[in-house]
Amino acid sequence: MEDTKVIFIELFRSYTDLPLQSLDELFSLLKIRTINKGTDLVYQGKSSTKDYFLLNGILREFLIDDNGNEVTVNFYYNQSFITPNFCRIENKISSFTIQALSNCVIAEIESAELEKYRNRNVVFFNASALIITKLFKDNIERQIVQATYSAKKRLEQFRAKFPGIENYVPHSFIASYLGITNVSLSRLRKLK
Amino acid sequence: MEDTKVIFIELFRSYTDLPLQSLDELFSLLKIRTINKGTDLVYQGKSSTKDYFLLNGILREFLIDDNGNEVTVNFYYNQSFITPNFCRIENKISSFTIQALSNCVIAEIESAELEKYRNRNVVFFNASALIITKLFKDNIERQIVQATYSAKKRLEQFRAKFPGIENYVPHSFIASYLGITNVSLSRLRKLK
DNA sequence: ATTACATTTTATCATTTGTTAATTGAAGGC
DNA sequence: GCCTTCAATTAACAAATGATAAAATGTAAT
Repeated sequence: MEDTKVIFIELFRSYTDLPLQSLDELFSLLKIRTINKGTDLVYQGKSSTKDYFLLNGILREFLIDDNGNEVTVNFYYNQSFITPNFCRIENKISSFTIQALSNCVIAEIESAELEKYRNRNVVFFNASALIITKLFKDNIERQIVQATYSAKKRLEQFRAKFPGIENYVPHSFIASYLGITNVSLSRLRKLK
Repeated sequence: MEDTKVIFIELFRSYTDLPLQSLDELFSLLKIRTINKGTDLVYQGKSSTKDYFLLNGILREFLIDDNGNEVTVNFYYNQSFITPNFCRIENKISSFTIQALSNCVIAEIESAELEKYRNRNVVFFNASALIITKLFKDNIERQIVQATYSAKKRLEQFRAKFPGIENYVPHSFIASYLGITNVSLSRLRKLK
C-alpha cells in the first residue's frame, strides 16, 4: 500500500529535511515486508547483512550476556531507525537479536547497497551522519538515565519515551530494559 | 618529539591495520599540543569544531544534567580515540565538557579538515567506520554493565578497564561514572 | 611544622531494590 | 465451561545503596 511510503518519508523528515527526490529514490531500493509477531529479524551470533527501517509495529533488541541472562537493550515503536547494521555486527556476526513483539511492517535493504547509495548521494550521506549521531546520543542519554535516575524515575522516563508500550509487551522485557527485576517493576507500577 | 608519532601509530594499529603511509599523511595534518591539568578541551554549551586524539594523560568527559548534577560519562586513559566531534555536538554546540585530569599530550585537527581527508582516502574512511562502531559498542557495553551489574561488579569492571586510574583521579568522578555516591564507593573499596 | 582546605573514610539510619515463594489473573487448548 | 500454562502481583525478609554528619586523612601554601 502507498501508506508505507508516506510513513517512510515522515520518518526521515522527522530527523532531517532530505529532498523528496532522494527519499523517492531510496524508497525504490527498499523491500517492504510484513513480519509476524515472534519472528526474529536478525539473530545474535549469526551473519547479518541487511539494514532495516521499522514502519509499523514493535521490535525489541536484546542479547544473551556472558552469564546467560537476556538483556533488552532497546525497543522500537512505530516509525524508527534500527541501529545500522555496521554498528550491530562484529566480523559480520550480529551482536544482538531483533525480535518482533507484534506484527510489523519493515523496509529492508542490503547494507552494501545502502552504502553504495550513500556514497553517490551527498545529501543522503550527510543525513545518515545525522542519524548515526542521533542514535549515538540516544545511547549516551540512556547511560545517564541509567546511572543517575532511580528505578522509579527510569520507569517514568521509559513511559514518556514509549507511551503505551507497557500495555503491549511482556513486563519482563521492560524490567530487563530498565535494569530491575520484574518483581520490582510490578511494585513500582503499583505506586501512585 | 618523535615519540608522539609512534604512540599515534600504535593507537590506530590497535584498532585496524591502516597502511603506514596513510597514518603518516594523517599525522602530518595534526597539531600536537600539551595541555595542563585542569584545562578544558571543549566546553558544554560552547561551539566545538575540532577532533582530538589523546596520546598521553587522563581526560574526563562530563556534563551537567537537567538537575544540575555533574555526570562523568567517560574517562580517557593514555592512547585513546576521543568521541568524534560530530557525535558530541548538537547544532555545532558541545554536549559535554572534556577536561584534563593530568597534564596531557593530545593531537588536534579541525573536524572539517579531518572529514576532507576521510573522503579522499578510502582506507581511512573504512577504518574510521570501524572506530565509530567500536565507540558505539562501548556505549552499549556500558549500558549493559550499568543495567545488569551490581555496584561492586561495576567497580571491578572499571578497574579492569582503567587499571590504576583510581589512584590518580578524584573518587567523586569515579563514583559519578559508576552511578553511585562517593560514600558508597568508599564503602565498596573497603571490601575484600 | 602549622594552618587551612579539600578529599576520603566511617558511622548511623532510612530507603530502595533483590530474593523467594505463594497467590491471583489472563489466554488458549481441549 | 474447565484445565493448563504462563505472566503479573503481593508478601515477607535480606541485601544493597542513599543521605547526612562527623571524624580522619591528605595536600598545598606559608
